[in-house]
Amino acid sequence: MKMAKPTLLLIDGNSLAFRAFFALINQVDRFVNHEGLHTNALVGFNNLLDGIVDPFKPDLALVAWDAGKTTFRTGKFDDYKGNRDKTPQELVEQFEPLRKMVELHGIKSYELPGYEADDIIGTTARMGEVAGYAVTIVTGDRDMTQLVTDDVSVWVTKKGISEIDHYTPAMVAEVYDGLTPAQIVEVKGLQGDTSDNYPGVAGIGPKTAIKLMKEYHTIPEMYERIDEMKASKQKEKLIAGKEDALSSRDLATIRTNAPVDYDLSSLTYNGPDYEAIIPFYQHLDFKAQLVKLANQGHTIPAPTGVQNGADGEPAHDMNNTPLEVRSLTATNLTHIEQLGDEISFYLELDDENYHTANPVGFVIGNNEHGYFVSRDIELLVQGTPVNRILQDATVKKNVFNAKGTIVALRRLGLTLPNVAFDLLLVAYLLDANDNNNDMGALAHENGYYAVRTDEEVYGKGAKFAIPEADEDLFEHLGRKAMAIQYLKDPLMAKLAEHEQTQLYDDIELPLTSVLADMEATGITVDANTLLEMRSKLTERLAELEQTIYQQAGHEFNVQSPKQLGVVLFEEMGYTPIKKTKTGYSTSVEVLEKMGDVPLVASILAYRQIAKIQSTYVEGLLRVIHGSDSKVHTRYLQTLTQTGRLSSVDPNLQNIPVRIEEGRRIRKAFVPREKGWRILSADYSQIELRVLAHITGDKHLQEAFINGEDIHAATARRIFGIGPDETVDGNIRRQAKAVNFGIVYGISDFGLAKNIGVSRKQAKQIIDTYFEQYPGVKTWSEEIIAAAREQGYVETIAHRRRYLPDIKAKNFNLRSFAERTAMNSPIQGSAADIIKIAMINMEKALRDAGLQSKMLLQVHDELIFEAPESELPILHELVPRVMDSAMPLDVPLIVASHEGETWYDAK
DNA sequence: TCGCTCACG
DNA sequence: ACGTACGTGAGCGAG
Repeated sequence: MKMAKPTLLLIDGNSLAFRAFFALINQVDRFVNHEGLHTNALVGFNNLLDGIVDPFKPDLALVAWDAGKTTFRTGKFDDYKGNRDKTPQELVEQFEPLRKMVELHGIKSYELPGYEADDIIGTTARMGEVAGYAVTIVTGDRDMTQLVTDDVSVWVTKKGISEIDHYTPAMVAEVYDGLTPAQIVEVKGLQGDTSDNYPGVAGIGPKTAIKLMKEYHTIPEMYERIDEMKASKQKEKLIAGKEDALSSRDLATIRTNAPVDYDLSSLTYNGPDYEAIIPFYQHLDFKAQLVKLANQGHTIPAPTGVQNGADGEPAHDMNNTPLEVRSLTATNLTHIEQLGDEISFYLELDDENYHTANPVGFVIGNNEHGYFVSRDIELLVQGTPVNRILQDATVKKNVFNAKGTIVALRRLGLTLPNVAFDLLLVAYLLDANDNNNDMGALAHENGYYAVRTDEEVYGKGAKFAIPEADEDLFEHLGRKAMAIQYLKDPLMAKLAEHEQTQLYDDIELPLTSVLADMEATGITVDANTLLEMRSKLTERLAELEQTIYQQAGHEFNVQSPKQLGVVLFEEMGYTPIKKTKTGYSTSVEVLEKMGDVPLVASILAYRQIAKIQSTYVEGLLRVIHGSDSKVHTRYLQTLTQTGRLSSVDPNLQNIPVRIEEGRRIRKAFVPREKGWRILSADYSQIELRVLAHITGDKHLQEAFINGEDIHAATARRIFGIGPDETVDGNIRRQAKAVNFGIVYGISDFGLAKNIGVSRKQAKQIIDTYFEQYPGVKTWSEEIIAAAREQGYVETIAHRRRYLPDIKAKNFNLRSFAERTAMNSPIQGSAADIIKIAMINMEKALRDAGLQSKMLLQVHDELIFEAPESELPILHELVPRVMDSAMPLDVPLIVASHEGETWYDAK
C-alpha cells in the first residue's frame, strides 16, 4: 500500500486579502465592527481559512505576505506595479488583524523584505517538493500556476473568493492550449501585465503569445531562431520588443530561491486556538462564527461590558450554564409551586399566526429552581399549578413575544398579568434592526449563543416539523427559557443606558396588552358584501379582458408585465419610457405618460379591478374566521425601523380609500352588533405638527396655532402669494407635495419628479422653503450632524434608529441615511403619540364603563365599534384622549366620523 | 424566492 | 458624478 505523502499548504495572503476585500467592496460600509474597523476582507479571509484550511488539516502550513512596496523587481523596473491605485485605507487597516487571524488559526505568517509573497511561496513550494511533501498553493493570482508540478497543485479563487479552480499540470495544459506550467512566464513575458504594469511586447496578446510559445517553447529560444520566422509585421514587433520581452519575462518569474530563514519543520499546522479566537471574533463582531462555535460546544464568554447579574458579577458563564430541564409530570407538578415570584415562560406554537396556531409545548421555570417542560397543553388549564402561577399577578413573567403569548393563552382561557420582560420587545427597542422574530437569531445578536434558531431545529417551509423526540424539543424550549432569563438584566440595563426605560415601561409594554386585546377582539367582516362584489368584479374583469385581447390583437396574460411589455413596446411599437432590471417597466407612472391609448386605458382599469378582487375581496374572504365572522389581524410591534406598527394576515392598514371603487371594500367592515356603529377618528397633519414642534420653527408653528390650512399657508410663503390673493388649487397641490417632501427628507430630484417641474425649479422651491422656514433648515442640518456624531437619531419618546450608512462613501447610501435621519424622528414621534393615545384610550373606555371597543389603528387613525347610545360620548372622548396624548408646542387636531360601516365613517 | 406592481399613511 | 422622495404588506408571474 502506498503511503499518502505529508501535506504542505501555502497561502498567498496578499492576493487573497485583496480578492476578499474587492469581492465585498459594494458592501464595504456594511461590514464594520463596533469600533469602526472595516471587516469585509477579514470575513472573506476567515471563510477561506474555515472552509479550506481547517478541513484540509495539512501537516505544514504557511501564509506569505508582501513585506512592503520595494522589492528586487522595483529595482529592475522602475514602473513595476506603478499604475496600481493606492491600497484603500479600508483594506490597509485590516492587514494587522488578518495576520492575527492567521496566527489564531494556528498558521505561521511570513514576510521577507525585498521579496513578494509569490517568491516566498515559490521557494517554500520547492523546499516542500524536495522534502517529499504534496504541496498545495492557495492564491487569487493565476500567474502562480507557473509553479504547478506533479507534486505542486495551485488553487486559484475566482468570482471573488467563493469558487476555486484546481490547477494540476493537466489543467494548465488545458487552459494554456498545451503549454507547460513553466511556459506561463514566457507567455506573460510576451503579453505583459497591465495590473503589474510591465509591458511585454507591444502588439502581442495572449492568443499570439500562446501560439508563439507552442512553436518556440521559450522567449530566448524564439529569439535564437527568429531568422526562421517569415518577414511580417509580427516579426518586426518581436524584434523591436526584445528587451521588453526579456525583462517582462524576468519580472513574471516567481523566484524559488528567496533567502527565507526557516526550516519546513517550523511550519507545523496547529489548528485553531479556540480559547483565543473567540474573543477575537467577538472583537470583530463575527456573530455567525460565534454561533457556529457555540453549536460545536465551545464556551462563549459574555461580551465585555455586559453584566449578567444585578450584583455586577461578570457573566463569564452566561453561555456555559449547563441546561437543566425536567419533563413536567404528575409527580413533579407540585415543584412548580416553589418557583418563586419570577419565572420565564415560553409557549411554542406550530405557526406564527397565534390566532390560529396550535400550541405544541411550553417551558416554565427559572435559573434558581430549574426549568420544566411539557408537550401537554392540558397542564395549562384551570386548576393546575402552572395555570395558577401564570395568572398570579404577584409573579413576574419574563417572556419572548408577550403579545403572541397573551393571545395564545387567552384562547386557552388564561390571562398573563405582570409581564416584566419581553425579550423580543426590548431587543427591538434597543436596536430596531433587531426586528427578527426568531429568538435564536435575536439572542445571537445580543451576545447569547447557547440557543439555536427555530429554522435550525424545526426546519422551514415544507420541511417544518416539531421534533418527535422529547429530548430534542425539550432542549430547545429549555434553552429558549434560559436565553430569556440570561438576557433580561443586561438588556434592561442597556435600556436604561439608552434612556429608554420609560419608552418600554410606559409605552411599548402597556401597548402590547392593548394590541393583544384589539387583535383578539377582531373586526366583523360581512362576507355577503364581499361575495356580491366578487361576482360583479369577476364580470367586469372578463369584459375588460376581452376588450384588451381585441385591442392587442391577440390573447396574452394581462397580469404579466413581461408579456405586456412585448405587446406595447415591441408589437405595437410604443416607445418605452422606463426600464426595470428585468425589462420594460409597465407601472402606472409609465402607462399614464403614454397618452390616450385605448389598450393602456383598459390595462389600467383591469389592474385596478384585479387588485381589488384578488388582494381585498378574495384576500379578506380567505381570512374571515368561521367561528365569529371576524378578521383578526396581527400588529407587528417589533418590525418597523421608525416605530410604527405594521399589520399582517390580513393587512388592515392598506384597505383602499383613495379610489371610490376600492373604497367600497370598507362597506364590508361592520360593527359586531346590530344597531352599533363604526367610529373613526384621525389626527390632522400629525407629522407636520410634529415637525413644527421638534424644529421649533416659528412660521410653521404660527400657521398651526392660527388654525390655517397648512398647505395653503406653505403655498403663500414659497410662492409669495399675498394675504388678499386666493391660493389656486394647483399651487396648493404643489405646496402640499413640498410639505410631504420635507417630511420625507427632501431632494430636488424627488420633488421635481413628484410635481413635474425641472430639477432646477425644484431646487429653487426648496431654497425658498428653507428661507421661509429657517427653523426647519437649521433642524435638518443639526439632525444629520447629530446622526453622524452619535450614529443614531431619536424620537420624542427616545425611540432610537441607528444609521450606520450616514458616513458611507457611497453617495446613495449616505443620502438615503441623511433623508432617514430627518424622516425617522418625525414619523417615529407621530407613532409615539398615537401609541400613547391608544393606551390612554383603553383606560378611558374602561373607566367610563363603555361597551365600545377600539378595533384598528392605521398610523394616524383609530377605528372603533360602538353602540348607538355611546356615540355622543365617544365623539367627545376619543378626540380629547387623542389630542392630549402628548403636549406639543402646536395643537393636535382630531376629527371623528361615524357610520353604519367603515365606508360610511367618513 | 425574487422582482414588479400597487394598496395604505 | 453619483441618481433618491419616508414607512409598510400582498398577490402575481417567472425562474
